[in-house]
Amino acid sequence: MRKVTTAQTPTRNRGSRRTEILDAAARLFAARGFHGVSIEDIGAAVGTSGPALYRHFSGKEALLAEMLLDISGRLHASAAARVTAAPDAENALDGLLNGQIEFALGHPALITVHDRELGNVPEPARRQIRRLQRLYVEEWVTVLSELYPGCPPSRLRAATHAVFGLLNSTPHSAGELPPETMAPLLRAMARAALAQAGNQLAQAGN
Amino acid sequence: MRKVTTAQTPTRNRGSRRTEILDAAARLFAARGFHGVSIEDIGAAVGTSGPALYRHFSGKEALLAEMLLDISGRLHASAAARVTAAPDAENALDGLLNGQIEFALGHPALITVHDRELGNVPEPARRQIRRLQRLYVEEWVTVLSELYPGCPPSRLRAATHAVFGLLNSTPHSAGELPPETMAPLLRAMARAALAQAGNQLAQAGN
DNA sequence: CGAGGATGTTAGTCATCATTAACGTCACCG
DNA sequence: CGGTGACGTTAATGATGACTAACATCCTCG
Repeated sequence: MRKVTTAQTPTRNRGSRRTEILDAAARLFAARGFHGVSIEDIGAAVGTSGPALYRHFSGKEALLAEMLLDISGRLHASAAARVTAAPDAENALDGLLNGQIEFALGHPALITVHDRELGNVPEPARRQIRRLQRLYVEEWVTVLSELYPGCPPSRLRAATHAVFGLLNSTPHSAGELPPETMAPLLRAMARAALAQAGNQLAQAGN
Repeated sequence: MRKVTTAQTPTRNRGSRRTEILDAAARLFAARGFHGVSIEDIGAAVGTSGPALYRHFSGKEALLAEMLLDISGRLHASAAARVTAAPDAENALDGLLNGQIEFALGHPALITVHDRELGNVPEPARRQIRRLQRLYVEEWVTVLSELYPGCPPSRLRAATHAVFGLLNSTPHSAGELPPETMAPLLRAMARAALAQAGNQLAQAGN
């Protein structure tokens, strides 16, 4: 059947095939979970069949590992860059929020896979991913600590995780609102939630 | 080996075994995903081995279906009860928040499974679960509409999903803070986020 | 006591799946 | 041309896993 493989994509060289596979796999993993997707499925999604993937990845787990490593790496790098570029903590937080929101709205499948499939990554890589995730969280906690001194870091860490949950909810509420509307809404909600968490004043009953 | 099966739990009758199995399965599904858990695994978790489960459930998918149906049913029922019992919208929202927070903190595994595994439920049951989920969301939207008239329902729906994400983040930030501290924090953050979403005043740039 | 029902157990059976083997094709480089 | 490397293909192979069968226990009720 199809033998125009190269004709369709002239000079499709470079790891373009790799990333194409990673993209397709991310969508499938997000939809059906790591164990719910077969190598055949992934192959089919990129037009080849099954074992062809072993030309690009050493195995299914390795593929997942590379995917998660890439995601957590990008998140952390972007965060670090935005924070150091910001003139003050206030702007740094804006940068962090914008970065996470762009990512969540732009790559819902990656976000989904990122916080569901860590458990399926084999040990060597898993540690590294965890490290990047931790660094990413600490980026937030540092900025928030500056913004809300007097608030214990453990509380800020919990608040950060909660805000991630809020921002990453996008994949679930798919299509409820157009992205141009969703982004500002999420930003406003996250800011309000963080401010509330940071100012533990008047933490009365109820 | 073990033959004291009944001696250990005298009159353990009634569906106690069923729920015991459902609990164990929920924990496993939450940790490794539906396809990452075998019938053998579930059996082992309740002290029996493998095929014994077919005495209680017609199959793996049926087990999942019953689990999700139970969860969404409980969430919706609790919400409906709290809302009709509340004297006004303000208190109704409190009830909804408390209900969701109690559930999220008390049954993290159930929450996790609930918003990950719907895709693995076979069709007859899936529709019903969706219906309950929709009703649950509408319970929130109705209350919020009363609290923030003038705010379009689609926006409130999106905000509701976002708040679910925030509240359900608990399983991820496991152990960061003790539940007695976490609950008020989540409540405060959710309230602030919702208020911000409801009052679309001053929705300036950035 | 004896039938019935509830609940388990251990050996299949049959699919599905990850991974490997063995074997093209084709572009490019010498 | 000849060969090398990138990429694919179609058959194994070997596990694992859901589900079924055939066969106990043992409690309970008559």
